Amino acid sequence: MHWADFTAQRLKKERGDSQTLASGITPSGEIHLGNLREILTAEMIHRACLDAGLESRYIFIVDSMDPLRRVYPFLSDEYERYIGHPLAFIPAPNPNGTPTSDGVSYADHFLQPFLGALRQIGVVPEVIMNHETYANGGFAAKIESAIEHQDEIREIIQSISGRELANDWFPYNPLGSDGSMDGVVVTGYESPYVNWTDRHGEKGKADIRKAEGKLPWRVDWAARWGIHNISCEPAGKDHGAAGGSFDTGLPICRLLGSEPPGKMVYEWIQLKGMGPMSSSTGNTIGPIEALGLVPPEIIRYLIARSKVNRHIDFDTGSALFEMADEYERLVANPPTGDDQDLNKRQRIARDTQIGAMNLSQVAHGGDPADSVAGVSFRHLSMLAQIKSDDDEIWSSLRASGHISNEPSQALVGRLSRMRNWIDGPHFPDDARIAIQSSVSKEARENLTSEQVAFLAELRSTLNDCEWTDTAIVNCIRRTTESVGISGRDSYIALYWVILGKHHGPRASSLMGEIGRDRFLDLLDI
RNA sequence: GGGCCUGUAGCUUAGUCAGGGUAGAGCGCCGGGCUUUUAACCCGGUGGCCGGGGGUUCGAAUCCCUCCAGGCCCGCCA
Repeated sequence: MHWADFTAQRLKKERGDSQTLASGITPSGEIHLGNLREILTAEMIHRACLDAGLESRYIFIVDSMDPLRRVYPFLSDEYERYIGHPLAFIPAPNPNGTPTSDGVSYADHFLQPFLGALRQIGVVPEVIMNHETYANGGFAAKIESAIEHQDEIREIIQSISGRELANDWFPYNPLGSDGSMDGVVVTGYESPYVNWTDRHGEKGKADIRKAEGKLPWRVDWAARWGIHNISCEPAGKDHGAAGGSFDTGLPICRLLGSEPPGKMVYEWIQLKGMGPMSSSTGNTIGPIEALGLVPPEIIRYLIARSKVNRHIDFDTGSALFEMADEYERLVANPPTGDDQDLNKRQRIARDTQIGAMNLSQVAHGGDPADSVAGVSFRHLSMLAQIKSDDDEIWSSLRASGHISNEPSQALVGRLSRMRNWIDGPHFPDDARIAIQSSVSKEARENLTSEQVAFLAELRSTLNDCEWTDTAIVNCIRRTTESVGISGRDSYIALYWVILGKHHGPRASSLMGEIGRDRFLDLLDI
């Protein structure tokens, strides 16, 4: 059984027929692919719940009330004055890092493109801006309760996380006169107002029914579980560590009168060989960038095929090819078999693979067959590199029997992304077709005297050859026969000269793209 | 120091929670086929003391103990 279905069953036992799946994000900078794991994990469980006949909603909570922590590398110094201000209330940065003045908030600036990418991936959540929940009083009861139980909460956090809280710690951080939470000291509580003094010496009061302050993270998280009646919210392994926010969240949530979700911890996505993604080190790839390379169902498949507690190495190189082609094969030839013919392992494998395949569809319940292009990524990458004209690629695919008529929508999209991939920095070197500029030493050493003779002969016959695919093929054949070597050997010689390898894609197509003059220069050995 | 996760063929892994059929698969590799090599396509083959060691059991990749190795998390940063 697929993990999403397994979790759905568990939730049904624990929570009954009505489920709320949630994931969250802090829009403090560019949102990267790692964040997608949380989202897709939750969304796939949501789909599995629906498939199991449960009522289910999927909400996406944006931590728009969270303060700007520091001036990130992509921000100008002007953001110094916004530190401590909620992300929903400060201006978005321009490309050069300076604040804009067109009214778009910092939170929206980073959120909107991400939501666009999510739509492409087929994720359409109920978006909840946390600052709005504060603004419309959604948090008020929990805030009041947290303030009443502040001693217990302090005790929970200190004992479970092992952290010492400051003497003036208070389970609510009001905004000061300048709009920042930093340096604001709570001086008292008269429901529904929290009195404060800020770092400028100004005094004021914050209405807990409005967005005039927020709960600290560990309390905020626990409170929202109850507010939205969340039954499952996958948490990154950072939250899952002993004494982490999940552990403190459980008792705090109960203290505030609600039943917390069960613990579910997911591992992180890493860029192959480069450790965890992090925007501060620049070690990151965004979902939008990833969608420029491979279609959305492949991104979904990346998550769907991996167990939640295993880390994923996202490799934009050859491993991505393999995964994409694995998806193609899976859809083209899904596992079958009746229960009585299979042993337990085989049944589980079958159900897991089918589950992963179905969950990879952009549309819930979509037919996997609609997403296949019928051509492997590797093959397409080769064609895209040796043929600049799309129509020639379709002809080639018809000739090779990959397609019968016009290319499908999926295939057209596949090719356009493939060209994008090839032109970008993520395309794997071992898949790149590199035409030699001169015959390498290695190539020379690998050629027999017969092959050299063949190449010399070919050089003169090609002079008069019409420069089309068929003519080139015929010319190669005639020369092969006249020199008297095997066809195999003649082609191997050609590949050594053209690519510096002993094999390669259809030689005549390569030669056609290279052009006569350049090719003849190459043969000048 | 505290804790989490992982270790199965050259690589990626399924199976571990619910112990039982010679440990499945894909990639790679090797060989063959396609009246000449498309990195295509088709067929076949190679390959694993399931990290090591103990234990429980009629039976262990699976449960328990222990050791080793790798990755990661633990600042009012989510």
